[in-house]
Amino acid sequence: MEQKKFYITTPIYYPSDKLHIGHTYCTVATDAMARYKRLAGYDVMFLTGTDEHGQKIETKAKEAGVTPKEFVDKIVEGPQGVKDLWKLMNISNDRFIRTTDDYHVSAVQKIFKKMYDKGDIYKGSYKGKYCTPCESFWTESQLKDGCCPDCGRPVVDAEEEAYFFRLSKYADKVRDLLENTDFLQPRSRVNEMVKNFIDPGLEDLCVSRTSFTWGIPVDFDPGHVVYVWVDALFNYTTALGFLNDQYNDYDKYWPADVHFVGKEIVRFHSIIWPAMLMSMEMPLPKHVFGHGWLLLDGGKMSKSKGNVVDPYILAEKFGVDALRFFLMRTFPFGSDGNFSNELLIQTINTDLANDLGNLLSRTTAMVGKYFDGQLPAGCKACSAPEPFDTDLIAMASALRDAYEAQMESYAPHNALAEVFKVIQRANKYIDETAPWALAKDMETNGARLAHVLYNLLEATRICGILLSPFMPESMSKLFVQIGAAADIQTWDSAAVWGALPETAAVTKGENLFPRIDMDKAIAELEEAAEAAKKAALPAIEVEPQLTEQVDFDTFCKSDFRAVKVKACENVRKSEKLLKFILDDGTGVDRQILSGIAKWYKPEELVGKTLVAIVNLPPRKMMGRDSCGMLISAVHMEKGEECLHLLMIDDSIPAGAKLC
RNA sequence: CGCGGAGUAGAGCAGUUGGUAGCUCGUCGGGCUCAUAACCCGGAGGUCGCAGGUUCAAGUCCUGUCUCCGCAACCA
Repeated sequence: MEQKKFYITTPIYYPSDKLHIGHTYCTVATDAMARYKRLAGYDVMFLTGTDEHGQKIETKAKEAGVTPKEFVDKIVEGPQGVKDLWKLMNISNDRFIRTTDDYHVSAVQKIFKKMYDKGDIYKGSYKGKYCTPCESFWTESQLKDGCCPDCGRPVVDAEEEAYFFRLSKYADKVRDLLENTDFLQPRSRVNEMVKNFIDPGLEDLCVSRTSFTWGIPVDFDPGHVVYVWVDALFNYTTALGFLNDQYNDYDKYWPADVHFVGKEIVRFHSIIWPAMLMSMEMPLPKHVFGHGWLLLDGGKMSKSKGNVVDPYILAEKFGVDALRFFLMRTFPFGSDGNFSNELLIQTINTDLANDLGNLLSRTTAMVGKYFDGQLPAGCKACSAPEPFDTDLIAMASALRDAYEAQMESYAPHNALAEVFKVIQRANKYIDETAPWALAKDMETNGARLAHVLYNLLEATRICGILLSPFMPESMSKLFVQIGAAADIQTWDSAAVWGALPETAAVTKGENLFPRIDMDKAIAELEEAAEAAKKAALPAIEVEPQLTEQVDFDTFCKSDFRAVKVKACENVRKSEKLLKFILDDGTGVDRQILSGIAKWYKPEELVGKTLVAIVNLPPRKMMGRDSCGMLISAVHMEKGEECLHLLMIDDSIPAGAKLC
């Protein structure tokens, strides 16, 4: 009989920065699923990789003074890079694709050409706002105050030649796929996609760029590079050998059984990806699963907030398996979860140390103490089982199927909950049977005691098998301690009560999961995080000086005046704005709104003498007129923006001109 | 009315197809001593955001409303 196939992927990550705990979460989930499927007898292909093209990487490389390829090489292959992280996390991917790999590049060119020949990609023009100095196109909605979001300078209407993919042509088929099949999971994501993107009408997608060069060239039209998502999505097929000779597994594994992706890229995987596959007349993946995010303090993790959690620190401190377990056990896979160090430690202590670790510890200790590490033959049988014997055995025997059902519906958190119900049952069983009491009269109760301990070992073995996709290293240690050989660590044997040999050699080893001192660990983590943050950021940063010169007349047109603050208050419903009533020497109050509430309390500014430019045209902010602008000094300190209003000598009268 | 999600015990969270509201931590009391001061049992603590509606029955379905959070072309 042919072995069942299972092809699973993570997204390919964008190596513009070090990866964080969120990426780790997704990859660990994929790994656990892949290991589970292997355990269950599938021929598994598990793919992960990196998506290395695009403007952002080009820009970052430029800043770092290296080529884009050198830049990504360092992040992907370098110390503490992507590959290092997956190695550390014990990720069992079968393949790793980089979109800069030659075979992928040429395959994407062929794909692009094929869709072009078919007429699904056509040449058109892309209209947008263009920032000349930055050489960047922006959409209307990306603009900041009508200017370039990067440099703040004005933009102009512009048009450039570009290729478009006929996404609109496939809108109905994609809608049907989303609404009437279980292609996209969890179901709640379907509504979001349909309402947001399909209902308003799918527009053709711009799939080439001319504004930068770090991408896969369109080989029949120099100057154009392929849009990163076209490049990126097809990785799932090129890594199998689609349109290339590097590999030969396309026929064997495609279509994928499931793509695990973060919720922010569900759109690309559930709309653009199937549409392009339809165009290519290729089979669609069976499922796309959009998992949730790990949030920090209720908000998203982001580099700009500086609240990114480093998986290296956690893995080193608490152990790889503990971290893997925590991620899978704590958060419902389809929805967002609040990450915190306290929760991590609590989960480790409760589940791993107190329940599982302690169960193993007390069981093996008793086998050692009462039977010198080996139970007598015949201990499996019991002539007069108590209700709690049968209860434990029934639960452990049914566990594999319950677990399987949860894993099959991509609910690893529930699968783990099932396992821990049995572990808790086993701990209770020890209480009910009180082996230490039985041990007081071995003559009478020796056989009963041996049976009780055998049942505990068996329950532990079954749990160990089912936990092994999540904690491979620790579970192999567990198997050694209970004397379970490889042939009874299998999926089949997880459904067989009594597979463990009666006289298996049991040894009490090191504690699998030491308890963690919460307060101490938290303090250390905070210290480490502080240090890392400080080390990474420059102490003081200031804007580079402009090289462009301004002529004297133009400069003189700016009318700077000393002004005195008569009143200052927060603007209601605004987090940033302060409203100033100023004496500018004219006798008429001047109102200026300034976005500096983060740095100043209104009351501390009253009476101060400041500098303002007074001949700017009035501007509406939150429905009020702001007539002019207060002048401040700004700089960055340890990555944080700092602002100081220019305060001048109070003896200077209101209205004095600055020149 | 841009779209979506969330509001359940002191904290953090579960609650598929409507049928006695659960888990972890904390707290109070008890048991046990094999074990990683861990384990086991029990108690207290919730008008399931608010207001209506459907139903024999609603945290669960419908309507309205308030608050919080994400997203709005590329951060898992």
